[in-house]
Amino acid sequence: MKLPPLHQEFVLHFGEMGSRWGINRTVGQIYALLFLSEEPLNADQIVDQLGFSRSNVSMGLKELQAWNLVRLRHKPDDRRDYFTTPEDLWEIVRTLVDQRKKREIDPTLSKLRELQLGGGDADPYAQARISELRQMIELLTGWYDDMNRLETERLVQLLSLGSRIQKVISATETVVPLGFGTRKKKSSDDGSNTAGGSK
Amino acid sequence: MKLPPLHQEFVLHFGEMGSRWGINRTVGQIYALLFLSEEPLNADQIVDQLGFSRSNVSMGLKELQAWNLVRLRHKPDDRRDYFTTPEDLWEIVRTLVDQRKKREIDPTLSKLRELQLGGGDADPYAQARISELRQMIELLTGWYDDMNRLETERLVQLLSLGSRIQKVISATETVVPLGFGTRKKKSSDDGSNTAGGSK
DNA sequence: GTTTCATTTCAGAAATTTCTGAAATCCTAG
DNA sequence: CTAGGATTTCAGAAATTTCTGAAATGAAAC
Repeated sequence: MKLPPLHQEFVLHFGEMGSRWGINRTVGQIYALLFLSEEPLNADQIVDQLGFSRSNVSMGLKELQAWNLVRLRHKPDDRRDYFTTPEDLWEIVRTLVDQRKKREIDPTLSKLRELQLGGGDADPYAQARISELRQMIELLTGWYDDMNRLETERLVQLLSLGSRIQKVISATETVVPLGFGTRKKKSSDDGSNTAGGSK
Repeated sequence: MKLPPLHQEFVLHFGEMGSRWGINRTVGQIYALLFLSEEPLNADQIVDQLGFSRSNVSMGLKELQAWNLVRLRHKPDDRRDYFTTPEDLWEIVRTLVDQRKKREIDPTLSKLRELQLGGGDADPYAQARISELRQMIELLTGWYDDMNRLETERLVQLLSLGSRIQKVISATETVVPLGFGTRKKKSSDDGSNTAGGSK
């Protein structure tokens, strides 16, 4: 691996972290390299810089495409594929979270719903526990879907506010007693066990 | 594995998902079993129900304790260790997110800061990219730390509001033109590259 | 102290995942 | 169609992770 020290450290770190992020070392390093590169890179350039086998790089790029984390580019008079990461970091983060949700959360949510439907009446405790878990995940993913629809600028605004948002809400509640802000409705649900047990 | 069908499916699912969640099958299954069990279980009971070796269960429980995901209990006249998961689901979610942040985010944030300090002046693009990434992570983790300080009830309130929070903010801004709600300050920062590029 | 259970450690076996080189496939240009 | 180059596939090798049984450690009861 022949890279400037900064790049080298960054790439190696992403390789190590890869395993914790559900991708492997190769994929992490390829992504890191692309992330730092202003110009799109082709597979052979990646091979040169990271020293993996050609086929391994090919696999890695394929996986990054499956994650939708890289963009394909082409140069005039050159039919090789060139790859980049999106310039906009928010686009990257959104993709990352979407993909992880799809892989790590959605299957479980489906399974929980399925279990609840097919469930007999045995073991009320386990059933309640599963129901509560499902409701919690629904609350969280519902909130996420909602946030995900916001424009980036609005999103940054909210994130910067942090918990100070509380003040805005309570201020609003006293000044303008609207219907939202207090825990209520959420249309219909089985209500078998409330996810928001205040403890 | 001798379990009621509901339990069995749930446990197997958590085992499969385990690998996507950065834990292994054994650990996932043990956790799932404890999650569904009203009564605390000891290691031998887990061995009986899941059919792993005694030592594997011991390792798994140790890992769950390292993640702080199980609680240790004792029964009178019985010196074996019994394990449960917290009754309060929010406590579980908070622990889970905390731990994943600690393992998956914090090391990278440290590394990015370190790279920025030690960085020479070569490759301005890569430097800017790293700085931008660091700022983005700081924004997100800062927001998270903030939210994490809220009581559960407040948290649920905010989550239920979802993006309708926008309305509250804009309403507040027009009615009571406060200082927050508009993007500003965040005390001091290097400002080398703004994380909130609107686009 | 000794006995008796419960738990942990650890080296190697088993299983899984990652990586490679060679061959196959797939363009596009001519 | 054929040639030339780029990319992908795939079977096996290499590396890593998980799992086990046996031995070691620990800790309460006597």
